[in-house]
Amino acid sequence: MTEEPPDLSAGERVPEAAAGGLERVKVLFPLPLGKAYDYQAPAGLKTGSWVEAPFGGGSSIGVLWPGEADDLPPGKLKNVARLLPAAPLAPAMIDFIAWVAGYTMFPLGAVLRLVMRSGDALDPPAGATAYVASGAPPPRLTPARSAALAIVAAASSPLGARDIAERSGASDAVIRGLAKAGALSAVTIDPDPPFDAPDCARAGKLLSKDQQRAADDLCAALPRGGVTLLDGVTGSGKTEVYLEAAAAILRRDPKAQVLVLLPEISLTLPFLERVGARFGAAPAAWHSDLTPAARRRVWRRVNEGQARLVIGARSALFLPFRNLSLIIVDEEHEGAYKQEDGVIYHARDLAAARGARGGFPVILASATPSLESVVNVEQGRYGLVRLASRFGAARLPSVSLIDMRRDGPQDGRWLSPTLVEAATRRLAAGEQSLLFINRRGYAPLTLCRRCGHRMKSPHADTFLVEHRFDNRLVCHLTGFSMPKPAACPECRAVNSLAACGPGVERVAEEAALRWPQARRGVLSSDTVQSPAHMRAILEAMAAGEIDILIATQMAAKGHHFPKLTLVGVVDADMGLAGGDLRAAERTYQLLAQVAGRAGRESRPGEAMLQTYLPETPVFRALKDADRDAFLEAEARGREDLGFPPYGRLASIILRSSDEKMLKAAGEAHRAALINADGVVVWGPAPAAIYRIRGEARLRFLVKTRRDVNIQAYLGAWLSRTKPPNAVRRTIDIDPHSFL
DNA sequence: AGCACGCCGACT
DNA sequence: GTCGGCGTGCTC
Repeated sequence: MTEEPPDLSAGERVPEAAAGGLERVKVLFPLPLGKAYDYQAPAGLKTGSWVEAPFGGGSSIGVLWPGEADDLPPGKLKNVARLLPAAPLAPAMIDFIAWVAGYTMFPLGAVLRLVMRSGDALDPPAGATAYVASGAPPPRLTPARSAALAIVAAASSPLGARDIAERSGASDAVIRGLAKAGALSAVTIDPDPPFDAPDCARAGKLLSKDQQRAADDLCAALPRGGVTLLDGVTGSGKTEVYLEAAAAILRRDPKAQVLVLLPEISLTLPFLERVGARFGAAPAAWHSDLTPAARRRVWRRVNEGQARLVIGARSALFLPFRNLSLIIVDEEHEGAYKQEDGVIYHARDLAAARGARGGFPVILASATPSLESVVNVEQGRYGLVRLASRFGAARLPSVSLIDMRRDGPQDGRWLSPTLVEAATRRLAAGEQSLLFINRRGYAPLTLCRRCGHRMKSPHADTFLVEHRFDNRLVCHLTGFSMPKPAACPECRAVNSLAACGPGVERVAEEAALRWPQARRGVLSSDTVQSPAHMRAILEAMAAGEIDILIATQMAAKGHHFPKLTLVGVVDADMGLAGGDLRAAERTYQLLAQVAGRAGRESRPGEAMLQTYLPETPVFRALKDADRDAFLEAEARGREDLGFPPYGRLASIILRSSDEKMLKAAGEAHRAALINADGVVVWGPAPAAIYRIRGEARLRFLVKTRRDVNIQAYLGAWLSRTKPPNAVRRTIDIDPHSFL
C-alpha cells in the first residue's frame, strides 16, 4: 500500500502546512554526527529524499533517514525547508551507510559525507546552451561555417558551442555568428549529458582457451552471488575475463549498474579506453581529480541509474547507485584500497560487504591475492577461478637470489658483480634491463661522520631523505624540505655529512658510471616532471629506446615492455624491516609483480633479487615460484599468533600536541580497559613514528578472536573514557599501517 | 562541521 | 573598563 506523494514539486519551498499535513521525519546531515535529527515535513516524502533543513545557526542539505522519532520536548521541532530535485537515495545505499558507520565506528553523518562528495549535484545549474540546425541556410556560407554546420548536422543530439568548435576547427565566433544569422537555434539542454549505454551485445576481444574457460566459470558463479576470487598470473589477461562477467550482468538486467574499482594509480586513460572499446561506449570514471562538472555529471547519472558502467577509485564505492549489481575489485591486494584519513576503511572489504548486503556478486581480481582472500577461499567463503597461463607465448621469469653477504658490491656501490654482469650481457644482446629500487631520492639517511648526528625531520620522527636531483633534504611523511646544509647543524663540521644507503637517484648514478654508453632512463615520482614526461619515458621503454631503466614502484605495474628480459631488485629486503604483520606478504606481492615485468613476449625473462636474507621464506618462495607454499606458511604464522584473517585487529591512536595531556589520556584509557574473553589489548605505546606534524601519538592495539564483535568491545571500552578536546582519538578497524 | 557561549590577556 | 583569544558544547 503506497501513499500518494504530496503535491510538492521538487525544488519548491515546503509550505508551512502542506495539503497532506505534516509528519515527523528524521534527517541525517553530512556532518560528523552520530545520529539523524527530527523535523516536520509534508506527509508522504520518501525515505532517502534529499532535503534542506535549518540546523544549528544556518541550514544544511541532508537525507530523510529511517528510524523512530526521538523523545523531544515539544516546540523544538523545526520544519524541513525544501525538497531537492534529485532522486532519493536508494534503500540499499542507506543500509550500506549505516553498516559502514557501525563497522568503522565513525559517525553516521561522516559516512553520509562520503556519499555527498559532489558539491552541486543536488542543486545542478538550470541548463546549458546547445545548438541544433534550424534548417535555414546561412546568408554567407564560409568554409568555417559549413564545417560547423556539418558537425551539427551529423550529431544525434544538440551540441554545445565548445564541442562544435572543437570538432569542426571553427572558432566559437563562427558559431555565435551562425546562431545570430538564424542557421543554428539555441536550445537549453541538461548540463550533465547522459552516458552512452554500454553495448553488451558486442563481442569482446578474442579470448584464449584459458581465458574463455575462466570467463565461463566466472559467469557461471555470478547467479549464486557471493565473492569470487579471480586469481590470474601477471599477463594472463584478467581484465578481458572480468569484463565478460560485467557484460553478462549488464545483459541480464537492463537496469543493472556495474562498478569496477581500481587502485587510484591504475585508473588511467588507456584503461578507460580499453573498457570503452569493449563496450562501444565510454564508461563513467570517478577519481580524485575530476573537475567539479565531471564529478556532478557522474554523481547525478549514477544516482538516476543512467550511468551503468562506472570505473572508479575506492571512493566510487560511495556513489549513490540505484541498482548496483556487480562490483569488480581489480588488484584487490593493493594497499591503495585502504583509506587512511577521514573515515578509515578498506574498499575491498566494504565492496564484499556491499555485495553481501545487496545480494549481488563481487569479483576480486589479482595476480598476487591478499592472504585474507586466499584464506577466505580456503575456508569456503569465497569462490575461486584460476587463470594459470600467461597470454600468448609469454612465460614467467626465472627468479634467482643474489646473496649480498657473499656476492655484495664494494663499499659505496649497490649493484653486485652478478647483477652488473647480467645487465651488461643484456646490453650487448640488445635487450632491456630494469633496476628496481623502491626508495625515492638519493639516500634515505644523512649522517655526520664526525659527531654521528642524523638529519631528522623537524616535525616528525623520521629521517630526512636526500634528493640530489634538487639538492634538498626531504621528509617523505610531512613534505618538509630544506636545502642540504654545508655543515653539520650539530657539530658545525664542514663536509662531514655522508649519504647512507641507496635511493633511486643513487642507483641511477651508479648505473651511469657502470654503463656510460647505455641509453638510461630514471622513473621516480620526484624525477618525472609531469604525467606527459612519465608517459614519454614509459613509451620510450616500450619502444626499446631505453636500455636500462632505473625505477621505483612506478614502473612495477601495468606496462608492457617487449624487450625487457632482466629485472634486478637492488634492495629486496627493504620492505621487511619494521615488524609489520603484512611485511612479507607485501614484499612478495611487490617483487612478484616487478619480476613479472620481465619476459612477457617469447624471450625468457630473468629476475635477480639482491638480499642479505636469502634464507627468508618470502625470497625462497619467489625463487621457487611457489606462491601457494609461501601463503600457506604465512597463513600458519598468522594463525598461531591469532592475527588477521584468523583474528581481528583494531588500532586506537591518541594524538595531541600537549604531551602531558596525551600521557594522561593514555593512562585513563588503560584504566578504563575491560577484561573480556578472547580480547588482548597492548598499549598505550608510543606509535612507531611518535611525532608527526608536531603531534605526539600513543597507540593501543586490540586483538580479538574472530568470533568476538570487536566493535562492540571497543564501544564498551571507549565509552568509559572521553579524551579531553586537546587529545584526538581515531579508531582504525583492521589496520594495515602500523606507523 | 559551524556557531554561540564563556572566562582570562592587551588595548582605547 | 572593553575587544577578542579559542576551549567547550550543541545543533531537531
